[in-house]
Amino acid sequence: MIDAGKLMQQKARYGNMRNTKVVDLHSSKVACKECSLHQLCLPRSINGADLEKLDSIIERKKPLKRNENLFQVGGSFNSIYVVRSGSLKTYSPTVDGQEQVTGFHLPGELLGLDAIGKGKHPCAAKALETTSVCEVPFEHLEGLSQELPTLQHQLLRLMSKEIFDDQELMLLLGKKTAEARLSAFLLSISLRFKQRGFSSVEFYLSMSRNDIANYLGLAVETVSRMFTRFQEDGLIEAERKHIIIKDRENLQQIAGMNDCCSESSDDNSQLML
Amino acid sequence: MIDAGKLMQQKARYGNMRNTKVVDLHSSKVACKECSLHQLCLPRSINGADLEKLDSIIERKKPLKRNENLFQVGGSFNSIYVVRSGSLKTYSPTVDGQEQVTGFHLPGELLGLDAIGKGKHPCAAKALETTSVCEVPFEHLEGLSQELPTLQHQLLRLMSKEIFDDQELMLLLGKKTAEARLSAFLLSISLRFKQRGFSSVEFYLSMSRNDIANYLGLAVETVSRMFTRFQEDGLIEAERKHIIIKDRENLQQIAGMNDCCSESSDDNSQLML
DNA sequence: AATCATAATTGATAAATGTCAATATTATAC
DNA sequence: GTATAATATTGACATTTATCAATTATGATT
Repeated sequence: MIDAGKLMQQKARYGNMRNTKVVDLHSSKVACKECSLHQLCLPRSINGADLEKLDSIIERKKPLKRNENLFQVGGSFNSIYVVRSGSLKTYSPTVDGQEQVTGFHLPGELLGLDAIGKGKHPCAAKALETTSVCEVPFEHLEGLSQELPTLQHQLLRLMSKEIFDDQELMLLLGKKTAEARLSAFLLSISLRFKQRGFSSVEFYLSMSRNDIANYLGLAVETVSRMFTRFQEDGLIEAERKHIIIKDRENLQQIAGMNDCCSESSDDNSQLML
Repeated sequence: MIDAGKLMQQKARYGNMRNTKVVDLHSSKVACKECSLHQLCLPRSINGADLEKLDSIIERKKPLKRNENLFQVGGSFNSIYVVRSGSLKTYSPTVDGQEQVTGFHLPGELLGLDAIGKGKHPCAAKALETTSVCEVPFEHLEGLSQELPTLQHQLLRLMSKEIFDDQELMLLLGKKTAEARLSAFLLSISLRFKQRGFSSVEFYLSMSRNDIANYLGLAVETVSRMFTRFQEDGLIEAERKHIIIKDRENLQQIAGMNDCCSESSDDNSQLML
């Protein structure tokens, strides 16, 4: 409809509604304490000196282009990554040559935690758009955690949260209908945008319908039909990747969620570094 | 068929085949270093003195009876638990009053890692049979990890493994047919028994068909039919909970697994404490 | 701007699995 | 041991979602 697609996307991604926050995440030299993800990202209790230590071990890589891989399946595990801007998907190959999308990662979220156990990445990570990340060498992080109890605690918390989230997704995949899955997905994205200071009502999805379907364990056609139905029912407006949540309450009803994706959700400082 | 059901169960559980190992896990006073799970459980690199420290923070609780809860949903998180003998299921309530089984836990496996993040248990744990566990107060464990880098590392590895395993299950739930799910489930149990020194060919399932179905995101009837079909096809013999794997290769084929549940699987020291 | 490739939508049909109902088996309690 | 409840199996049928095929829309390249 509106033609200035790219502009709109940028605006949406960086907040074109209330809660707007001006950020410059693409600059790759920002120190932790100046990073706009700071407040989400750092345990409050880490003080100035410790913060600098943390800062010193982090490497900022040059931005990835769309479809570039951050790491490949089987690649040796050396670092954890934090998304600074943009977004990525993680996916693993399946026996029959397909791929299984295992997650989407927005600014402030971590990648690589599943690789610690075996020392190799069980999944690959690919940028869905221009994306920049912080690289945190794991050995250094472990060493620093040894010195800083708060950091160790935060690290354990984050991994625990990941386990918890995965279990929610298992529930979704195991027990929910197609419409409940898509509804829960949209609400989850909405909440995560909100937590980053962007609009939870209107946003752009960076992933394709295919990726969404794959992630939710559905056929693309089913996802497409559900998008159509949700619009007919006045739950959302969707024009391609541009989504507006019109009736959050009903979406929650359909998703059959306890409350985990409600706007007024809990503490959620799910990020670090 | 054979009437001495309980005896058989005991024999199977504690190993009635080659690989037999004599264990006495029900005794609740065994020190870590004398525990038969020791080799599976401890990082090799923890030495005698450290081992005693570890030992000193562990509490051994009196055994749970079948259907007793180890913890409840929403209960405050204080400890991680390690199964010493028996088995448990973890499950969470869903909105519609159902329950969702999120995992089964055999000797040497951990419970409670998903609660660290929020400080409350997101799921409940119930004994499937007479079961004893070690309780590891989390604060102490964190403190000790601060002193012992190896322990911290092991802890992170374990949590990472849990994340990895959950992702495998997500794949199962999202992309696999009913027969692939059941097949993968049986192979997983088989492998875990093997890792504990029990037979991977013949074993008793401690969970009901209902629990299995719930866990795999299927209807009980479907699971039952699959059991029947697997027997018709000569893949397994199943008399109620007594299972014999007859044709592992075909099961693996059906499960469509890369190799993660093959008998000759990797390092896997997935346990601790 | 035109062309090509990719992604998304829509419809028709088929397959897989869930639901309901009946029966059989096993476990539990008295 | 017998009665009762819980669990498991089997069959008939309904529903959901996948698959296949065709069409439309979008984005990228020249």
